[in-house]
Amino acid sequence: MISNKSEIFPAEQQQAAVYAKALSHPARIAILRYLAETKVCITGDITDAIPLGRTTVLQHLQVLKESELIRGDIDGKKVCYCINSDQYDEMKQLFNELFENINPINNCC
Amino acid sequence: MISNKSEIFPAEQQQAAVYAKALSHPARIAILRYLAETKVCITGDITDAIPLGRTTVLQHLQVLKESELIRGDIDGKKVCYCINSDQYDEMKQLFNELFENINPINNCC
DNA sequence: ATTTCGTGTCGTATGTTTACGACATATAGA
DNA sequence: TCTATATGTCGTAAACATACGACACGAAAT
Repeated sequence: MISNKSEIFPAEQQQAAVYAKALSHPARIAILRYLAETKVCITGDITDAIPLGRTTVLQHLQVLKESELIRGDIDGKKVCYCINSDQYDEMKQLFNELFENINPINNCC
Repeated sequence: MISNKSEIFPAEQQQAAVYAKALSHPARIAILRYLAETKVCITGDITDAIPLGRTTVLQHLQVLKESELIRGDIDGKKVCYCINSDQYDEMKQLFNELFENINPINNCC
């Protein structure tokens, strides 16, 4: 299967899925909110704000980094995580487009 | 860990994560788009519209059903899948709130 | 120079997701 | 009734996610 039909999925859907995946864990949403709230770009003691172990938080940060929704700039001993607003805006726009394109009519059967 | 800190995550974040997870695979986005486009509530030969095996598509439909974004009503031999617009609107609103709450300032370090 | 603190990496256990084939059931039509 | 079609369930393999402890590294402070 998987390749004898219409190939794979449109890039726009793939990208939307990537962003959705980034948001698909409460910890990651919490991290984004935390980064948005703490105006000062705060180090990895995000851990203290999130009810999870340090390694796990780091892992979630990694996932967010992969989706490019956040950046982590080294600053001496500490690391400065923050939301990548360009990418973040792109995500918002993508979702808005998606939501516009998917307009259900409640005529189910 | 996981319970000696601030307990778990707020319900609103949990629910956002549930919806995000539902959207976190291109096939599921494709299914939603397909259901929105084919105004008539069409049976499970959604399979023909999606480049995946029947069982896999069914599985994705199950996931979407669990998030309550879609419904599947039996109609004789066929089954009528369609978007649950109430839930869908709720999701849109939740995401909008989330996006409003997360307002990044580009002052990274 | 040594210690400490903040980071990150590795390994690992457990669970979930994704993908699919094979089997089961049930409705509608020949 | 028998058959075809549409659906759903089961089992399973491979990959990925989640959670965390233990270790390593490097900058800063002592």
